[in-house]
Order: sequence, then C-alpha cells, then structure tokens
Amino acid sequence: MAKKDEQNFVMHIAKREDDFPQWYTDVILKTDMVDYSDVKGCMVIKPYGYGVWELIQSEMDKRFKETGHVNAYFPLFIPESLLMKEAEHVEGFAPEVAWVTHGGSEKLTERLAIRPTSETIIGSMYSKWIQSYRDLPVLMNQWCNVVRWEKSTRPFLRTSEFLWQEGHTAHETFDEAQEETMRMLGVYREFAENVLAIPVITGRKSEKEKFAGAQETYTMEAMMQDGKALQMGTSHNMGTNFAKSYDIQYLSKEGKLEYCFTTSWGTSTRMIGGLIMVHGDDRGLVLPPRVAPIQVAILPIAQHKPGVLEKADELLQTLKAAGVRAKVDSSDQTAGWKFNQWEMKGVPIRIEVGPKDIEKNQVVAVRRDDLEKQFIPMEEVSARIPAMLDEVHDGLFNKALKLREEKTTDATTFEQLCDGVQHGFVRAMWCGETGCELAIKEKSGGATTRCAPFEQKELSDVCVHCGKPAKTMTYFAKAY
RNA sequence: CGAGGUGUAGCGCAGUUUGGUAGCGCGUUUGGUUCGGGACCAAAAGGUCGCAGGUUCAAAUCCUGUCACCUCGACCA
Repeated sequence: MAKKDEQNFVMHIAKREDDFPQWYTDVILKTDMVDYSDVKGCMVIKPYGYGVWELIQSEMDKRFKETGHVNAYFPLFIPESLLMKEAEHVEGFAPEVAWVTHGGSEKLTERLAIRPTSETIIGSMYSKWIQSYRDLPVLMNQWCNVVRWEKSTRPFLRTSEFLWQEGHTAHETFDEAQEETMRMLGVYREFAENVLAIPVITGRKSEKEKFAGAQETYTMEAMMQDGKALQMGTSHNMGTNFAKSYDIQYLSKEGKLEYCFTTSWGTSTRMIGGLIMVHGDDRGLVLPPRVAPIQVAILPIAQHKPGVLEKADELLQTLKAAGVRAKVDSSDQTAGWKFNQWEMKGVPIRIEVGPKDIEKNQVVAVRRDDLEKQFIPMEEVSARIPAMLDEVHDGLFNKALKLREEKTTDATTFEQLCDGVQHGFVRAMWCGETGCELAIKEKSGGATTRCAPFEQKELSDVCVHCGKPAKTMTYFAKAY
C-alpha cells in the first residue's frame, strides 16, 4: 500500500512530542468531537464529543444517587444584588461575569448576571426551604451550563460557556459538611480512576488557590502527557460563610436558631479535555471504554462478497445483547482507511470480519491501546469482548499511572523545584505563606501549588523556597 | 493589553523577495477496476487571492489603512 506524503494527507495530525497544543486541537477537530463556533471562546460539542459527556453524566449521576443526592434545576440569571451578598465570592468572580443589561429594548432596572456558578441563587432558595433541623441535610445537584468570561480559551479545558454539574448541600454541623465534602471528593476520585482511567492526586488547596468564599477547597489533580497538571474536580466546605450571607438558618432540636454549614462540588466538560490529553497518542484519540460512545467498531472486510455484511450484522446483534456499544462501518472505503479512521476516533476495540474469518468461524479483534491482533472464536465473542474492554481500561489506567510517576519528582532545593516543574509534578515542603507561593510562581516560570495531598511525606522540615519551618508537603506544577 | 504569525477552491498549502493568463495536494462528483493497514485509472466541477483605498499599461504580489483568526505572554477561586 503506497504511503501518501503525510503532510498532504488530510487526516494527518501533529505528533504529540512536536507540538502538544496543536496535536490536541487537531485531534478534537478531526475526530468530530467539537467545532469552533462564531462566538469567541464558545465551542460546539458535536455528537461524538457529546456522547462522551452523556456517558460521563450517566455514570456520575448513578454515583450521586447512590450517595443520597437528588437533581434539581436553578435559573441561569442571577440578580446583581443577590450575587453581591458574599464579599469574597464577588471579588473572586467579578472579572469574569457576563451581564444581561436589557430585556428586549428596555434597559433593566437591575442587571442580571449569567451564572458563573450557582452558590448564590441556590443559597437564596435554601434560605427559604430550610427552617428546621428536620429539613437537613439538603443534598442537591444540578446539571447545567455556566459562563465565565475568560480572556483566553481552549476547547474543553477552558471555554466561555461550559457544561458541568454542581452539587450543593446544607448540614447541621461543620463535621457533617466536612464529611460530605470528603465523600464527594472520594466519588470524584473513584470516578476518575474507574471510569476515565485517570489516576489523580487528591488534596487540599492553598489559601490562594481555594474557591472564592470557601473555608476549605479540596481538589483532584491529574498529570497530562506534556507535564502540565489539570484540575479535574473540586469539592468545597463553605463553613457558614454562604449561610451567613444568604441567611440559611434552621431551628435546632434545642430550639436555637443556627446557621447551616454548606458545601459545593463540581466537575465539568473539562474532564473530556483531560482524558484526551492523558490517553491520546500519535494515532489520535484513545477513549477509555466506559465513556466511549462506540466501544467496538465492526469492520467488514471485502464487504461486497456474499455473507460478509450479514456476518457483521450478526456480530453487532451479539455484542448489543452483551451490553456493548458497537457499530458496523459498511461505508465504501478501503479497509486500511477505516482502520486509521477508527483508530483516530479512539474506539477501544476494532473487530474485523472477512471471508477468511467466516470460513474459520472467528473474528479478529484489535485493542486500541496496544494494537495487537487477537483471534476470537465466534462463540466466545459475547464473553470475550466485554472482558477485553475491561483490559483496555486497566491498560490505560496503568499506563497513565506510570506516566504520572515518571513525571513526579521530589525537591529539597529550590533549583530542583524549578527544574522539576518544567516537566511534571514536584513534591516539596512549603511554609504555607501566600507571598512565598507567589514568589515561587514568579521565579519558577509559572508553577503553582496544586494541592497538599492527603498522603503526606516529610521531605525536610523547612520550606523549599524561604527556608522557614515547613507546614505541608505540597505538589507544585504548571497547570492548564 | 504586550510580542510574534497567518488570511489564496470544502480542507491543507505554494506563488509575494524580482508586478505580466490563478496553481498544487487532499477531498467532492461520474464511470470502471479494487477491497486483510491510509488503493488505482479516466473524466469533471470548484476561487472577487480577508476587506477598503492608492501606485501602475498591468496588483495575490508594491504602498497606506482596516478587519478577522492563531500562538506565546498577562489573566484565569
């Protein structure tokens, strides 16, 4: 098969090592996940990309329900006066809020913010709904879109408008709120690892990096193939900050009026960007099987020959019955073209059926992660393929874990830190002072604190930068 | 907002230095041969060269202005 001049080939994508940002945009555009829209910073999520989001939603929703949460929907618009009630929150979000100033041709007496997050409007509703300790806890989640007017954007990772879920809960005590905060961070972690096949570091955010208005912010951070970190989800304990601003009070068993303790937690379409950057390779996307809209692509070989298409369809029914999301590609293309096409789209398993296979009563299955051919007897397909999907998942997770470990170093000197953050996570001791954090960012070329992990390790007893007594071992990295 | 870059066919680009008939590859359409790793042959369709002015016998090319997009900064709880 004659190899075309690669640079002229329309499906060519940039090599990751050469230009990671270019590779990333190539992949998501050429695999039909997204398209750029006419609105700057907003992307169109096409069916193939949205299919991934739908699977993320359903897997996550299942976990929310299991932990006692219910879904609701709150308005897109937030009156200015309502948004302004929590001082720190306003200060944090003000620069990136989009405003509605007119209704039709009439100027509004009060501007409406398009939600950058819903703490305020949900807080104001909770204030009405919660009267007694009998009303607690309130455990709600909403799936919606939010808008943040960012100066620079990148598909999935940072867009002006994005889809997410935000959970908001209210509790009687700090401890209950803290327990909820940690529970949901745990759900996120389990989801990232078992569904997205992405290993994550969980821990607490620094004072500077925490959510505007939160008492404590916890995060999960993943490592991308180019050595930059990505925040994949956050969980906040608000203490009574929002309850005090939005007047969320209840009458306790003892008959005393008390403020609620609230939490919020969220994950977004950014996770899709994350999984692309963690798993993708030079051939294109690699989708973890549990969120792949198409898990198996069935490719009929020499499909004009009698019986081939029928066999492919039979295989499709077998796989569907086994709970596998499969598709037959009977398009009028050569086999080689289809192989490359479906590899680029990241489908976890490709199955080939041709005249030779039909003769031998078998199929050829190829895993996307290792590209090795396996011959499977027809009668074993319904058992073997689901198992193979799990193997792909494990393969991806282990590969990502190995990558992260290779890109993680420990630093006891500032030089080591500056060197390490150029290509990954650096664990180092830190005094906890914001001034020191800013200085590190400045001097290291943009590295920020990612989190103080729950699994602490004492590398030394002084801060890697200022030499004062250290408080925590902290992860540093450049981040998306 | 700062620095750099790019606008030419659906997509990717050459042509601009040195002004002279609008080009290439991929894709698309039609017919045929193929079909187990990006096929081949033949024919065809498709462009106000980002926009507006200027110089010239003549502008994709030179000059002035302008718009859009991209990359890197800055910014982004």
